[in-house]
Amino acid sequence: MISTVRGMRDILPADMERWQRVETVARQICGCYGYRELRTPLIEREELFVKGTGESTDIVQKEMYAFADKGGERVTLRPEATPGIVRAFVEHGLEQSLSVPKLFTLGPMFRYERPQKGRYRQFHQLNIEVFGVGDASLDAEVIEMACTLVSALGIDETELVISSVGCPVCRPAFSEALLKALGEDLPKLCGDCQRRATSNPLRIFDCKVPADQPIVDGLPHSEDYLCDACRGHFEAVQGYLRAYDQPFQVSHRLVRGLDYYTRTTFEIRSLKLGAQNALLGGGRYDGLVKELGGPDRAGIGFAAGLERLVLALPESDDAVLPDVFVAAIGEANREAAFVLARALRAGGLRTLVDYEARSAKAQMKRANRAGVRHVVIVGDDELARGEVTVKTMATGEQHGVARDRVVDSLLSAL
RNA sequence: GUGAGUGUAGCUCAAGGGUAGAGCGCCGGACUGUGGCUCCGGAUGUUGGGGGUUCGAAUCCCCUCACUCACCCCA
Repeated sequence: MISTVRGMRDILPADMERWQRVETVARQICGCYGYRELRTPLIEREELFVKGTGESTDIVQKEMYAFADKGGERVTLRPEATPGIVRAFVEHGLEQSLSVPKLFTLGPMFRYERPQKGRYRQFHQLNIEVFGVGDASLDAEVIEMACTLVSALGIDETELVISSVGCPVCRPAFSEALLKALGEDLPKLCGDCQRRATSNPLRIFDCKVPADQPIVDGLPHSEDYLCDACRGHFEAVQGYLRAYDQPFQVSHRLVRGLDYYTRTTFEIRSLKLGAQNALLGGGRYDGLVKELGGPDRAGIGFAAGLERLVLALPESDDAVLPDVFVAAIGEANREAAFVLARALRAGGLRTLVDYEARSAKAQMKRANRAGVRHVVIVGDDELARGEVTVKTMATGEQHGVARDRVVDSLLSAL
């Protein structure tokens, strides 16, 4: 048997109900906040992510599905959506054509990682992005919208963590301060941290090695090294969040793995999901549009992991069941049954029929298993009277209905 | 990329060298035109794959693949 490729998975009918719930709520909320949907290709030029996501990130260094196509073009399956959306924003001059440059997209991403709970090589994200607005009120609105999405889905036991990673003006000073504070403790840290010290010192805060914690806990905090502009911005964001009565915690240890973030970053975690607990994460990326060849515009957004939202979704039993089963009694009446089924479907009823001329009993069994509310029985006796029998499964009650009245009768019964 | 655990029927799992099983589900019958409950009957497996040890391997050994969880990283 040929099976799925590693890290890929089928989303089966039994799961689709939950997926559709997530997607429907997501679209509805995006609409309320003024976002317009767009879709960008799954395949982009490799350089888009090298420049956009960042050369030093794990995503670019080891997780991209990158290859040369038959024309020799270096392309890659998108590992994240933001660079593609920025490209589309610039390429189509959306700044001019959209009254508000708020965009969202929904679709698959690809990262070559070792799969585990909540992490797959093909996974799906909801991305929202806003261009051209640098004000802290937008940061707060984006964060508040993310929280609204999560709670609208009925997901509880979550925490919102926010941070500020500063800007190109103040971040170098903070990195330097970190290394200085580390001083001779650096060799005592784990191997990963030693590497981080040279590549991206902020990442040292990501360390989970217990032995490192006393040292990491003693390091300076990013808040204390923000420039005046960044500090003011971060305080304003928090002010708005308080005005929204939106609980949050400030963490100096929240470091996002993408190079382009500036100032505000945030993450919503589920407390009951296991190791891959980030439901959604995002932040501001004020330099990215320009970096990718566009005008110098601010940017902010987040990505929500649909698999993880589905995983965190509360149980519910609102499965969509068919309405009616049309049972033909006897070979001669099958044609009449199919014709009736067409009429029921034209009336908007979810209608099942049997294709294998089974016994009445077998058809009833199927109808019961399918969960229909009513069975329409088409047999010699009722056809002779110009009727069919309608049986209500829940009560077992049944009665004759004129053939040409069945659709209306069932529509009003449901 | 690293580590650990697990692979047996559609699903959940037994059998730890001697003929591959149960429950659930599925199909049929009891009830020749009526579901659920009950009873009876039936189908289904290259025991993940390959190699080895053995008279004999689901079982022991090696390799490989997949899945799961964790590290890493992130949605």
